[in-house]
Amino acid sequence: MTVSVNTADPRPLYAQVREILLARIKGGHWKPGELIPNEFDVAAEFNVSQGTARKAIDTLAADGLVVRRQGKGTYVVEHTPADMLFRFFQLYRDDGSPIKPSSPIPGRPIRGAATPQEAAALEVGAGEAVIRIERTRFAGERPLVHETIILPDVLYPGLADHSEIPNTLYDLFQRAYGHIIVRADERVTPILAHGPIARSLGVDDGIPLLHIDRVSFGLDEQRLEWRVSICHLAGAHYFARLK
Amino acid sequence: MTVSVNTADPRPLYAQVREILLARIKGGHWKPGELIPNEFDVAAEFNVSQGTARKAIDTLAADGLVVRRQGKGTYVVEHTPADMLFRFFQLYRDDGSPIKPSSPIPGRPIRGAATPQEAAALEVGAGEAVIRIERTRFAGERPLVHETIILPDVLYPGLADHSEIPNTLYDLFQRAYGHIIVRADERVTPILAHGPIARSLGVDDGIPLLHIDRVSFGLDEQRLEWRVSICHLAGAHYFARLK
DNA sequence: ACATGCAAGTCTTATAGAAGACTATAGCTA
DNA sequence: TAGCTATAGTCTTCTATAAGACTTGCATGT
Repeated sequence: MTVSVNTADPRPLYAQVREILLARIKGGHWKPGELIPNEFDVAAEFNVSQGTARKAIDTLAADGLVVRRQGKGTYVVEHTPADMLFRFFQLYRDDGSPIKPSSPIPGRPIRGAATPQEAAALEVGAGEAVIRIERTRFAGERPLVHETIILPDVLYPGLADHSEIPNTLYDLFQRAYGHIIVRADERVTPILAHGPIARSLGVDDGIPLLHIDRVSFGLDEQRLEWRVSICHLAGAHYFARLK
Repeated sequence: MTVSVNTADPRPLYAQVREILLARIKGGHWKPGELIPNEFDVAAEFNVSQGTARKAIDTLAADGLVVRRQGKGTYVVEHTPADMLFRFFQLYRDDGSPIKPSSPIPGRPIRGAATPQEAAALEVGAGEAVIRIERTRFAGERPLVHETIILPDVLYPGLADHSEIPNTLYDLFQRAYGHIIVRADERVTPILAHGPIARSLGVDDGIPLLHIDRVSFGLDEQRLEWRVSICHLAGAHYFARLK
C-alpha cells in the first residue's frame, strides 16, 4: 500500500509527512535506537522530493526525537538508562560534578484513588485510579532526596502489579509503555525539614530543604507523571539553564 | 564594496553568511527592533542564492536573535523593558500568575576591586575593577528578593558614574552597551534567613529562603553578570521548564 | 598493515513558484 | 464631496523540487 500525502490538505507537505513519521515513532513502529528509512526512501513513499522529506525529518530532529548522523543514517533517540539518570535530574555538587543518585531500596508501586490534589496535577478525574511510588534516593551513603511519584493508572497498565521498579523510571516508561517524556515543569520552593520525611532523609527539624514539584509531559502534552521531591542539598545545588 | 563569501573556506556558505550577519547584529549595525535586509538582498550581497541566505537567517532565528514575519520581514529581536522583566525572571505566584517585581529604591552602582569569589564567577583577574549594585525588589508592598549584582567594569564603561539604575537592567545593557544576554546558568539552594539580608526582606531568622546564584552569558559566551538573589517566596515559587 | 574504491547515507546549494501582509487606488454609496 | 470597500500591485517570507557534494563504513586488493 502506498501511503501518500494529501494535496487537498491545506497544510504544507512536510508537515503532513512529519505527522505520519511522528505517529510511527509514537506507535512503536520504529523503536528507540532504530534506524529510520533514509531521506530518499521517505520521499519515495510519500511521493515528495528528498528536500521535503528532509525538512519533515528536520523538524523531528529539532524536537529531539531523532538524531541524524551524516554518512550513517537517522536514528530514533534512545534514552539509555544512563542518559535518563541525568536528563531531568538537575542536582549537582557545588564543584559542578553531576550527582548519580541510587535507590538502594526500590520503591513499590501501589494503586489507589486520586486525591483532589493528585487529580488536579495530572488532570484526571477526581477519584480515578493512580499509581503511587515512594522512595528515598541516595548520593553515595547519604540520603539525598525523598520522592513521591504519582502516575495515572490508565497510562501504565500492569505497572501496579510489579513488586519492584528500577532506579531510572523514565527508561521503563519509554520501553514498556512507549511514553516519551519531552518536557517537565518544575516548581521549586524552600521548606523546613519536619516529620517523617525529615526522618527518612536523616535530618533534624528546621534544616532547610528544597521542595521540587514536577509535572512531566509526553509528546501530545499528556501529563505522564507528577513527582514531588524533597531534597537535602548538603554541598549540592539545583541547576537550571535559562535561554 | 562588495562583501563576498569565500569558496575556498571549507565551511558551508550559509555558515559564512551567518557569521557576517551575526557580527553586524553584535556590532550594532542593525539595532534591536530593526528590520534586516530581505532574503534576496542578503543573497545578492554575498553572491549566493536566496535559499542559502535564508538558511543563514534560519540559524539566527533558531538562536532567537532575529524573528521572521511572513509578508513583512525579519527583525532583530527587541527586548522591551516589559519583556526583560519576565525573561530570566523565574518567580511566579502559586496560582501560576507571573510576579512583576519593582524596585522602589533604585540601586546605586559602586566600583571596587573584585574579590576572589567575584573574579571566579565572572572569570576576570583577581582585583580587577567590578561594579556592584545592591537592591531589594518588591512584589507589591512586600519585599520579595534581595539582589546583589556584580559586573565587570571593563564591559560597562561609565556605568559606575550613574547615580541610579533602572528596574530592568538587561534592557539597559542591551541599549547602552550592546550586550545581549542569551543564556543564564542558575544554581538554586534553600537557606535560612539571618542577618541584615533577612532584615531587608522583613523576615525573622530561621525562615526558609531561596538562594539563586546566576551567571549570565553573552553571544560569545562572555560572562556579563553575576547576580545573587535571596528570595522570600511567600505563596510563590521558582519555575523551571526542562526540555 | 595499508591504501583504494564503492555504496549508502546526509548535507549543501540553487531555482521556481506559492502565500501572507501591507499600500495605493479605483469605484461605489450616501 | 466624504467615506467606505474591493482590488490590484508589490514586497516579503515560505514551500517544494532537483542536483551535486561531502561523510562514513566496509570490502577488497596489494
